[in-house]
Amino acid sequence: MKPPAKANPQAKRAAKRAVPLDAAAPRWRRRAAARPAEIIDAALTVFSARGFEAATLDEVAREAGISKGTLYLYFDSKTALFEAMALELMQGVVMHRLDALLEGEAPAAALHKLVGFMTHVLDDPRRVAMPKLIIAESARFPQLAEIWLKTVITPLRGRIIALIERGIATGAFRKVDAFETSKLVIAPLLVAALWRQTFERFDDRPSNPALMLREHGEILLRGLAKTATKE
Amino acid sequence: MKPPAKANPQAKRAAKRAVPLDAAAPRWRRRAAARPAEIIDAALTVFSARGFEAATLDEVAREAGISKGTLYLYFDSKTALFEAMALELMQGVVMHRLDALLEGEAPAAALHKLVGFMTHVLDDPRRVAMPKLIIAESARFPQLAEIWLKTVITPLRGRIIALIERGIATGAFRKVDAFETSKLVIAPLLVAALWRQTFERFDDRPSNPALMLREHGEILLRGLAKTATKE
Amino acid sequence: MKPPAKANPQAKRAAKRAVPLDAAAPRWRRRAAARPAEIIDAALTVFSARGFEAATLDEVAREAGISKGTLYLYFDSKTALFEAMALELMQGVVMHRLDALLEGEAPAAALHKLVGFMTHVLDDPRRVAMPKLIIAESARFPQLAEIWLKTVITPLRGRIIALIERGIATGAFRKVDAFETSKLVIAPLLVAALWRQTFERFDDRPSNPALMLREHGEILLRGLAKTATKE
Amino acid sequence: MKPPAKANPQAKRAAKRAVPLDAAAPRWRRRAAARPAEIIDAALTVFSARGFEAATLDEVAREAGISKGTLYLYFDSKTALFEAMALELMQGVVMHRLDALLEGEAPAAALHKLVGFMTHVLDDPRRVAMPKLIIAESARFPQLAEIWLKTVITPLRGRIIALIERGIATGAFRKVDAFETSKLVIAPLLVAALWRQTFERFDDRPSNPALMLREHGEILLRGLAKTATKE
DNA sequence: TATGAATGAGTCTTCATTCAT
DNA sequence: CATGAATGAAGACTCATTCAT
Repeated sequence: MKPPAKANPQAKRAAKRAVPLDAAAPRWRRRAAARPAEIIDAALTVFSARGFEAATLDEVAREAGISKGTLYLYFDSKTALFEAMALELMQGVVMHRLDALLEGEAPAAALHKLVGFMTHVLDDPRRVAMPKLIIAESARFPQLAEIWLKTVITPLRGRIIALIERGIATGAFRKVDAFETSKLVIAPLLVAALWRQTFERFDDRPSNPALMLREHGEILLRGLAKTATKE
Repeated sequence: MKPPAKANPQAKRAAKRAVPLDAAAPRWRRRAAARPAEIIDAALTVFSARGFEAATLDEVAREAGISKGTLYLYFDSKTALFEAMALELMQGVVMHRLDALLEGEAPAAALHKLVGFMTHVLDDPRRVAMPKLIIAESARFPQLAEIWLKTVITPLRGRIIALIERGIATGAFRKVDAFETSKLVIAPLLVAALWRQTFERFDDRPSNPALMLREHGEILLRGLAKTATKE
Repeated sequence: MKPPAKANPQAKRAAKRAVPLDAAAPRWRRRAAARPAEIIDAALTVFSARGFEAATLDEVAREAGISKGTLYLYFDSKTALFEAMALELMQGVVMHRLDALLEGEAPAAALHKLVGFMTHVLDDPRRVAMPKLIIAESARFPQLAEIWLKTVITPLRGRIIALIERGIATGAFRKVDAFETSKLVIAPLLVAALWRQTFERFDDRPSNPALMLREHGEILLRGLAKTATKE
Repeated sequence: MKPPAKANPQAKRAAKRAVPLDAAAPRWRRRAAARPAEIIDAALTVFSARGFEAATLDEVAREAGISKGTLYLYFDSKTALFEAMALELMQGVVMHRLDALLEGEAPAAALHKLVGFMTHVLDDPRRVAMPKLIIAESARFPQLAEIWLKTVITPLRGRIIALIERGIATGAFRKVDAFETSKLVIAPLLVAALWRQTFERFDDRPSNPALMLREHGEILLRGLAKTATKE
């Protein structure tokens, strides 16, 4: 995937005005200028609603409150804008907090906390939008699926696998295929995110993802528990 | 959603099966009878691979081995073709077989059989393609999501809810929210279908949906069992 | 203008069946087979209603109750059909009857009869359709305008000019430019034909072409009369 | 019929007229202000020559010296362009001048002046083009016929009817049907306009519309006069 | 002779991208 | 930096014409 293109052309300008003091300015505050972020917001809105092909840059520009030509000052092409937007969205997903959360917990308790953590994820509309976007555009942007897999799914799954294997090792969990089971842990989260974007409005009963995830945690814990081994 | 204009369905099929006596009779009249199905096959291939917008009718025609104009003899528009294709795909999903399968089974056994049934669904490439198509095109074709919900998801979910409630009533299952839990039963099936189409090829470990579903069934049964599932 | 193309392919057939007796059959009954005439009727209907470009052969075929392919058994192309139809329509316009009508009449009486004759022309829907068709398609079929001018307008105008000049010579009419005046004689007929096809339906008062032409004749006669010469 | 989307009318016109001082100022901003009018001019040329259906936007664009896409910046569709063009052409027809001309004249003199006025109309090539366009496209654009009838024909006819009735009332004219006669007054004008566009070039004698209309006026006046028009 | 399925050239229309101002 | 007019390549759709049956 190409880098976000010339996404910060204002950088040079800033440098011109910059007094030495700025040298120490926080590095992480890249693209401080509001424009690119505004455009990316608009892009998320439009691309999510229409899909990549059906979205028009006219609409993105209108949504961002700028002219179509201005888009090209910040992004090389429609494709570059989409990629920048998608990458931007994936940035936020950090494992650190999760690691801190699970640190030192017993497997069962950790699993429980993990499922609780998922509920929060569903509250962030930008993060909820990702799965649908990635799935819908996987034909044209396979890199997105790949990057998301590598940066989001695999690390998360890694933690879950480790957790399950630790549980098996400590005798808390019965013997299961940790790899496949890890996907079962995540599946309801994915489905909840997709459901909300696609089917929710047509369903006669409103869904209650928090309750669903609570049931999920409960079933998981009981389903994995060693004691339950029959036969 | 208008049905496709299937021109003279299969008027000449009989001639095709006819005994040698017919040898002197006119051979078969073009491919007219088979055409709509061939086109829908091609459409599924192309729409699945590219999405509705990015797919071109040129490509569909090439895939079907016909000219662009011929498409319009059978379908009124690109949209009509897509809809016809999607509806065609949903036709096959029948609940009868499932009902027969679950008939008279105890809740736990029925749940087990149901999960086993899911494994078969994943073997039908046309059925596997549906979720992704519906999710990807839900912005442009919300009817698809609605129809799929009403004709596939809701009936299936209904069976599961009934099954869970029966289990609770008979004391086999502990008290859970049957509605939310029913979604948990289905979630891994959906995720497996989407996974195969989107992420599978990038994953370093091949997935094993059959094994996953087996674990799913096991966890579900144990997770729902009333006591700590001893017997 | 190309000849009506192979507009009578059935002719040969007929010849085959024909007994010598037929040799004496009326010559003028060309294209006795019904098909071409039916097609031309349909063509007139559709071309008149839609114009040459907007008319589709599908519609002509449907109107004629035959298949599109059959059209090509009788006419080489859409263009050929249109031309054949237009020529066919012009055939009917014969001056003989008019000449017989005016024979031996005094100029004033002849002019009066001529205007009365125009009223009849307006009763033939096929003849009324011609001016509009010719005018509308004059860009694509300038030959039509030319042929119509030569076979219909010029002869008619010639009679009128002769009539006027005779009137002037005999002292019945005052001295006018016979050529330009001849057009004034015809103008109301043309306008009446066009009016009926184009504006009639939007007008709040129904038009009364017969009355109009009667007034026309009266004004003409009085307007041309010698006695009226003032100064 | 939506009006054309005339983009920023003539914002920069002022700059164009500016004195040399402006020489260093930005030259003029494209042709934006003039564009719609240029396009309509080109459209008139092409639509008149070919008719609506046969005209291609490629040709209109070429005629206007712009690209095909640019057309769509100013007009929503081929249809919209045609309608805008036709409406534009009808704008110019004002009755005011005619009313001023006829004001206070005796019926006979007014009629004479009116016929003289018609001669001027024939000098405006854009106005001459209208009848043919309207007649040729009346099938696809019946509104044009309706609008033309209401905004051009009916008002004009109204004046003529009033004039004739006044003449009858004052004893200058004999008793005629004013409604039908009014059409006789206009007919030669219409025919002259149509003639020039359709038949003129094939006629062996050039037509002389001015002379024709003069004869028309003379015949009309004499034909309507009460007595045998002696004075 | 008659059919109608098939074709593909031709048109309208959209929209990402460029560039003069 | 910002604009928005202009472009032209690409795609959906139509329809005259052909041809196997």
